[in-house]
Amino acid sequence: METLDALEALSALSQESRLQIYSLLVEAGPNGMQAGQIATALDLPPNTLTFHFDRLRHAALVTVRREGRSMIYAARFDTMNDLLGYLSKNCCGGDAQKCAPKSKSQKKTARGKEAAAIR
Amino acid sequence: METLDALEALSALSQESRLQIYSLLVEAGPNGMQAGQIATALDLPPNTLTFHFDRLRHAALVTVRREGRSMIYAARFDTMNDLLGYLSKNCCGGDAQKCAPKSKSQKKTARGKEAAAIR
DNA sequence: TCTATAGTTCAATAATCGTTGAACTATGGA
DNA sequence: TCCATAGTTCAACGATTATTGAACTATAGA
Repeated sequence: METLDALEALSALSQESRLQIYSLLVEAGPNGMQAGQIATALDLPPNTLTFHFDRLRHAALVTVRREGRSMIYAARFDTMNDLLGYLSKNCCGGDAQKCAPKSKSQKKTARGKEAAAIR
Repeated sequence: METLDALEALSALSQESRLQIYSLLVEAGPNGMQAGQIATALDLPPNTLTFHFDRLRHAALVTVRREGRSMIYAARFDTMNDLLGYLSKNCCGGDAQKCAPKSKSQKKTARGKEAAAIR
C-alpha cells in the first residue's frame, strides 16, 4: 500500500461516525448491511450517511451493491489488511521488536524514562 | 485502547506532514530526533512543526525531552502497538480470517464479485 | 551581559470537513 | 399509472484544521 492510499484510509477512519459505520460493517461480515439499517443503528440522516459512505468508498474501505430498493454496503477486509501492513512496515521499521509490547521488566525501565519526559 | 484514543491516533496520523514526521521518528528509534533535524528533512517552518508535534503528543504517539537548546522528539511504539491491536480487534471482528489475505483461488472468486459491485 | 540558536505561543487567515434542507432518481407494489 | 420507500445530489452554512508572521522564552557560548 502506498503512502497516499494509507493517508486516505486513515482519514476515512479518523472520524467518529465513519469509524462506527466501518465497525458495524465489519461485524456484519462479507454480506454487508443495508444503508437504512446503519442509518437506524447510528441515527444518522440519509444524506449525511451517503457523504460518509462516499469517503469510505474512495478510501477503498467499503463496496456497495444495489438489492432492490436498498443499497448494501460491505467492508473491504483486504484494504484494512493492507493498512495494518503499511502501519506495521512503515511505522515499526524493519524491526518488529520496536512495536512489540514490552516485557514487564522492560516496561518498568521504560516507565521511569517516560515519567521524566515531557508529554 | 478505547475508541476515542484510537480516533485521536488515527486523526493524528491522517495528515501528510504528521505521517512523515512520525515515520522519521520511527526510523530514528527510541533515541528520537531533534526537532530541527525534522524541520530540515521535511522543510517545515518551526511553528508549523510545533503545531503538528502537539497533535502527535496529545495522541500519545510521541514524547519530548529537552537536551540543551534542542527538543528531542521520539515515537511511542507502545501506542502504535495499541492502535494496531484496536484496528485488528474492532475492525477485523473476532474472526482474524476476515482480515487475512485471501488465498489465490478465493481471490479469483472475490474479484468476480467485486467487478460486479459498484465501488 | 550580550548575542546567537532552538523552539514555542498567539492571533489571523485560508482551506477543508461535516451537517442540513430541499429537490431529485430509482425501485417495488397497489 | 400512481404512490411509497430507499437513497443520492447539490448548495449553503458553521466548525475544525493547517499555515503563516510576529513576538516571545529558554539555553549556550563569547
